[in-house]
Amino acid sequence: MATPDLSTRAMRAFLTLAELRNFTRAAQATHLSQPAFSALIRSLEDAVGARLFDRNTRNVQLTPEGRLFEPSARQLLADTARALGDLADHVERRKGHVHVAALPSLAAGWLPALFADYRAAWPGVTLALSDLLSDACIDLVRGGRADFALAAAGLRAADSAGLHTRVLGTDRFHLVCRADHLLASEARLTLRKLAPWPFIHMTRNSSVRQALEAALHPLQMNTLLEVEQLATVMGMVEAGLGISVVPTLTLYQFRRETIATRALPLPQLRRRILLVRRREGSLSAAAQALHDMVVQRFDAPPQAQAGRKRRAQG
Amino acid sequence: MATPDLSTRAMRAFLTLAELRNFTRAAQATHLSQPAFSALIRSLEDAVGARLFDRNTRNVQLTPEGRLFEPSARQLLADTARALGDLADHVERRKGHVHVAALPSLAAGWLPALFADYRAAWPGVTLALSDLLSDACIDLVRGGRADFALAAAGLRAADSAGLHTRVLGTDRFHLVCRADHLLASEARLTLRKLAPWPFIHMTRNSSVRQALEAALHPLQMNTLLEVEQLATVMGMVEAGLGISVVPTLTLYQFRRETIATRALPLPQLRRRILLVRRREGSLSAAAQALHDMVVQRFDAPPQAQAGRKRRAQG
DNA sequence: GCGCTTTACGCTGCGCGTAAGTATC
DNA sequence: GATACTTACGCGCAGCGTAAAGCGC
Repeated sequence: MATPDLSTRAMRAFLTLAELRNFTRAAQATHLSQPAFSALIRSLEDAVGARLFDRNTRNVQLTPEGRLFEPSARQLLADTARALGDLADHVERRKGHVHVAALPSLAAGWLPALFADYRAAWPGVTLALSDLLSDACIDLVRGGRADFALAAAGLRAADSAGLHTRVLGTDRFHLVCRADHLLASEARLTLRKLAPWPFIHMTRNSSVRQALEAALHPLQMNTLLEVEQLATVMGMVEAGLGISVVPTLTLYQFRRETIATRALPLPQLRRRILLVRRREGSLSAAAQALHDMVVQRFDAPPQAQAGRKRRAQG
Repeated sequence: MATPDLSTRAMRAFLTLAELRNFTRAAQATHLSQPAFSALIRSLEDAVGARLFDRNTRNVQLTPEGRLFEPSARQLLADTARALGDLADHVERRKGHVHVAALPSLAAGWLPALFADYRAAWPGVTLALSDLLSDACIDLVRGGRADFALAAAGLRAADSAGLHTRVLGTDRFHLVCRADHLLASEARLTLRKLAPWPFIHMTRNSSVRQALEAALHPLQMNTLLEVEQLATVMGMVEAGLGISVVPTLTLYQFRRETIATRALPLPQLRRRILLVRRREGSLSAAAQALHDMVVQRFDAPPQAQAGRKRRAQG
């Protein structure tokens, strides 16, 4: 036959006998009766097509062919053990790699604590984070280059074919302006009241902007600037150039004496935080663990969000 | 468990399914019923401790752990096939190595044709030949550095502990002298008639000398020289310095117009050609084949010996 | 005769195939 | 409802252990 079956069991028996040179003791070491062990060796010899041991009642030793096979068997067993050990390391999350794609707002504000906890739990797992806009995040997942994504969608469900989308939660929006701005002490905030003021927008393809546009329509803001980064928004607002509206999860960037943040009690103004992964194909053990931590932390005490909200309102 | 059992069969099944991504077709390719194949995959998954395939009725694909295991499995199977193929090559004598130790007389005269035939039959097997005196040959065998030896012993059996000795045949002796020597035409040759003539001896530790001394005792030859090599004996004899007595198997060195060789019809003057190998431990397939050729050729038509005898007597 | 391997021989259970079940599209 | 994997189930045989037999020292 071209490729006979070979089991690690048989090779272990072979090596044991090669070492002990005694069927009885090798059988004991293998937890087999001596005849059973003998049969196992014979079946191996049949499989490989060569007598591997010279044996008479007084002496057992390798044949030249056996000596030839011994290092191969040793190597094969070592390689097998290495492969299985490596697999076990991944299953047990002692090794592994997780690639998350996430909106910049989540990547900078919400994820770091999660990553820190995950890292503490599974220090052997390497982490990668692509902090990109929603579409790019989802493309990474679709292409299999990220395990899952934390993205956003205004009100429309963004599940494309082959992707599985789960709503993690809803992010509300806050006004951000200078602390000495009139709006900082306005009694009841409405979008209409914001409209006249110079407004710092995020770029059109950002999830923040998309959600905002959807809620405003057809109302238009008094656009002063369009910028790419929330940090830039913060700088502009602090300098008194204008006001802006940002999601709750990004407020950590605006927590300064000079800036006021106020919740906008507008049900239609919100963005959904989505957890996106491929529909088919399970996550690796390491990715699944991080995935589960994400879900759990969004459901369970969202003390970070609550804390920030409370402080922003105070 | 530390080291679960793993069979090449299971890994082949794994790779087949990884490629075909379809249980039914993979089962066919493996010559198994689909449920049996399914069970085989499951048992592999249990053994390695990880789910290797994501499967639903519409789609089968590797899990991340399966993708991790795939190259390992491929490598393990390739290594196994290589090891088994190498072993088969040795068993079938497509590869191998044989180390023979042989007396110089045999190494130069009798073995070359045998080696040529062996080489033609098994061109992949490398040959080594140690052309040494009897004791050194036997030491090589005892030390496991030669597979077997073609040695000699006068009349005493030279089987040491752990060695197996077999008499291949008996080598008779011939007088060698110049063609114009008186002895070349002497009617009936006896040792006593040789004694007066200047005699070229081999060294004392040579088998030729040992056999000769044993047969002569207590008669002494008129020693002119002691030399190491038969070729030197030939030169001395041809130059007319003296006569000598050499085994039949070495006569090929003396086949010249200027030299006469005459069989000595003395039953007590002979040397036994021994085939020596270790008592325990079989020979490699390649060595066994050469061993068998040696035995067969010594038993079967010894046309070389006969031819030389006849010519020497003519 | 002793020690060790092989042979003999029931027996258990693994692993096979057939057939029914179930889930997914 | 068609397709493809899983479960159910009976069965044969590989492989086990016990016991007896060979065999080399």
